[in-house]
Amino acid sequence: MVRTPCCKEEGIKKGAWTPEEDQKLIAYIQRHGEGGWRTLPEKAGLKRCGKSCRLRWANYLRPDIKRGEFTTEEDDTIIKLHALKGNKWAAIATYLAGRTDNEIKNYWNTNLKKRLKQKGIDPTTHKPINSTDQTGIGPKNLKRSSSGSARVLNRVASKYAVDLNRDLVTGIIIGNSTIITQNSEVENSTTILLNKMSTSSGFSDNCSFSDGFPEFFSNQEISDMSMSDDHVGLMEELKGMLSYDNAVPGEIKGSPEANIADEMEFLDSWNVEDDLDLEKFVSSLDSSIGVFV
DNA sequence: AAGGGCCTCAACCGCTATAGA
DNA sequence: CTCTATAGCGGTTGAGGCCCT
Repeated sequence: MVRTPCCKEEGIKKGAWTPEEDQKLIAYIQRHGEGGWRTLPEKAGLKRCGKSCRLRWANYLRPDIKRGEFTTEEDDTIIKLHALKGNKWAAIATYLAGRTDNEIKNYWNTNLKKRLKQKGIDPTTHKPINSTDQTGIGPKNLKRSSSGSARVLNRVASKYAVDLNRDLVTGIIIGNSTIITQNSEVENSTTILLNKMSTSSGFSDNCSFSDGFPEFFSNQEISDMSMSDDHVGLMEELKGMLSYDNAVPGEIKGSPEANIADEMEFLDSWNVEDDLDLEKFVSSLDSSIGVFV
């Protein structure tokens, strides 16, 4: 099957845009808004194909585009998100206000990839290049065999947030508070629980679960988290981000079996000063709230 | 100064997803 | 359900600038 080219017309200009063409495009979009890219060039007096106009606008002319150097925070965010999402540039771009997928992709390919390689980390797998470990768990000498906090997050996500937006948990992991805010509808009970948990420093890296609960994050992703994040740091991040005092009880969306009153009662009865035995903690969750996966 | 190699990044290409007729 | 148009995505290309010899 022969595909019709997007810009088959004769006389369609290609290559770098001139300032005059930019002005025409900006003026047209300011008057008529975005969209209708197929017919836009003719209406705006441009000898370009619609696709080229859309890209020029989306990647360069949009007023909310942030220009200039990437900050170290942005670098960290991109690296962490890449470990979680892979080459999903558009998805990654949604976490970096003002940055386009194209810009992030170029920055990754020209800077971050090299930087990771220099540190001895495979930019594709985010694992040490010399590692012979194929199990998805990092080498023992990194002291990060399997992050207890990542497992706990998984547990929480799978049990308490049936309708939890995956991006919310990703946001918690990468420390992006805007994502938390954007998901305020589903954050409350999960936030409270995570916050309560984050105030304890007793999570063990040796914890293990054997009851086969559905995992919100895959083993691979948990492994990636444990490779790229110090779980103690993650808990500190949670502590800083989530305020128990400000959290408001809410209903767990899409989970009719969940009883927020029971959950709150359990949380209130749980003393943060208690020594935390993770297995006991999880089984107490089961008995207090019931398994509703 | 010249020119060759390398790097960056805007732009393009090919493809898939989605909406609407 | 099928077809078509459009939007959006990710990989790739190539022009232009920079650096090194």
